[in-house]
Amino acid sequence: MDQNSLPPIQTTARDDAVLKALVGFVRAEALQPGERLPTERILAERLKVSRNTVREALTRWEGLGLVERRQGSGTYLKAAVSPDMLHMPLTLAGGNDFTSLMQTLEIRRALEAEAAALCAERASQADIAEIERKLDIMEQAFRTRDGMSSEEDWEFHQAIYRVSGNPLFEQIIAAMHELFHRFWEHPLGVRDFGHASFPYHRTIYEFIAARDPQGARAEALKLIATVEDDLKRGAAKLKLPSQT
Amino acid sequence: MDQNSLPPIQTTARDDAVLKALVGFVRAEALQPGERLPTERILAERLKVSRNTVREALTRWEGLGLVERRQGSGTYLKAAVSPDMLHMPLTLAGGNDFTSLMQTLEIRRALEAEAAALCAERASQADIAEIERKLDIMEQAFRTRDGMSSEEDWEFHQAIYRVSGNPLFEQIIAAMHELFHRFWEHPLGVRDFGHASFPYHRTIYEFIAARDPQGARAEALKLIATVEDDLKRGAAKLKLPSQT
DNA sequence: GTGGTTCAATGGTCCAACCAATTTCTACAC
DNA sequence: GTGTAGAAATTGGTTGGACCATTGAACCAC
Repeated sequence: MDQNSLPPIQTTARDDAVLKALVGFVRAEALQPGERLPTERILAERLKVSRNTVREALTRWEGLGLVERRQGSGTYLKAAVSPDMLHMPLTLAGGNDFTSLMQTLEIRRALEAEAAALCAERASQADIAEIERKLDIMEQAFRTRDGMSSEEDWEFHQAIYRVSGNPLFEQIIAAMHELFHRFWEHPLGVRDFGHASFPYHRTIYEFIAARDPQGARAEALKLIATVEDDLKRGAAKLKLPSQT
Repeated sequence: MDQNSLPPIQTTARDDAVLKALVGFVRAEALQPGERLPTERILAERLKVSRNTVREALTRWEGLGLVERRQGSGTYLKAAVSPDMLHMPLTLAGGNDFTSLMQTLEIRRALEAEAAALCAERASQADIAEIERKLDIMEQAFRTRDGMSSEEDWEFHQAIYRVSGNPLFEQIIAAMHELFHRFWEHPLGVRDFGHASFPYHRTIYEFIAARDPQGARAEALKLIATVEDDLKRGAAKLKLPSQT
């Protein structure tokens, strides 16, 4: 017998019901990321549940990054929602040492290369134009400030992930990116970090524009290699412990 | 100016503080997964916060899968915790359709190839022997039951991830794996699923044993390609909707 | 304009009670 | 003694109401 044919009954699931109703509301109102949800008090009143229950539900969504709460202001949608979303919370036993940073780079190397290749395969003309726009902005910032800018650099990469057509790339790499920068900026603070990676942004773009997946993949690998080199040199200079 | 030099100050962070204290408690008491945490009322009293605040904190942990709450029984630890955990909530819009499964496979393709290559680089003789042992078990199961066995197959792959020296591979791929199988077994239930991937397990092993990263990478890609083919055929056969 | 002040709205926290599921204890039948 | 049904205690789930802290807009003095 298929045990799925007899699922356990749900006698109470108040906050789940709240979230379900909220999904319906967001879709009915066609709320976009950035827009504000109804206040907790209004939700509680409309759904006939206590405000605490509403808060527990919103806490769950906040934990999933679907929503952002700002005291005194309101609760804002952060991402698109759909009835059959699938949540996959992943907790990594972190560590702020050299080894951990290298490990995030190994993951990023694999994903970055694949995303660049898929992007080259699937990019439309409009996509290519958008990526070029982000590239120009990044290069402009580089020349103005004579150095890599995390912000514009990240925007460029995100554009590639989006064009790859697979949102998981952006989500996973964003987590790696956050972990990486949390420990890079402050403890190391190497001034010319990322400088060597600069030229590869344009070459990646060119292979994408040429619809050459293998070329784009190769350039992405070169880019990550320069970051790995920077990290190794920075670690050596600062005698970063190699183990926590 | 480096905008990171003026981070926003944190005036209140009650539930974060609760979770931090809880991490400390778990480590101090050396709690193992499966053991019970103090009751919400006791936590509220000891930490001098209201039970609501404790509940918000626990709700967050529950959403991350770190903890399980059972009404009338208690709150139980589900996974190891550490002070510097990184949380990566992945949200896949679209749930159980063909597109989502293909997206998990794209991620897995990138990571599987990289892990196999790193494994071939770094494997010691003992590691190789361990992988071969897992391979033998898997092949034995295959012959006995005349078909792929998820269990033994997964063990083989996990051995490779571990030898790669980067625990992130196992954690991320495990999340993909779980998602994939949750929807594979039941709605599709193709009997000979994975059959085509069988021979590549041994070839991957052989390249690893030969310390040939590029060869191992290539074989891993072939293996994933067979799974993608299976998925496409299964989806076509069952007319699985390609979009929600 | 510029910089304060006030004030309403909103999320954050607290309390005290009660509900619902679970576990434990207890009394009773045998 | 043993087993079982029922009562009691424990624990997470929910409620309603209150107050605090932050935000943002409107307003005011200069």
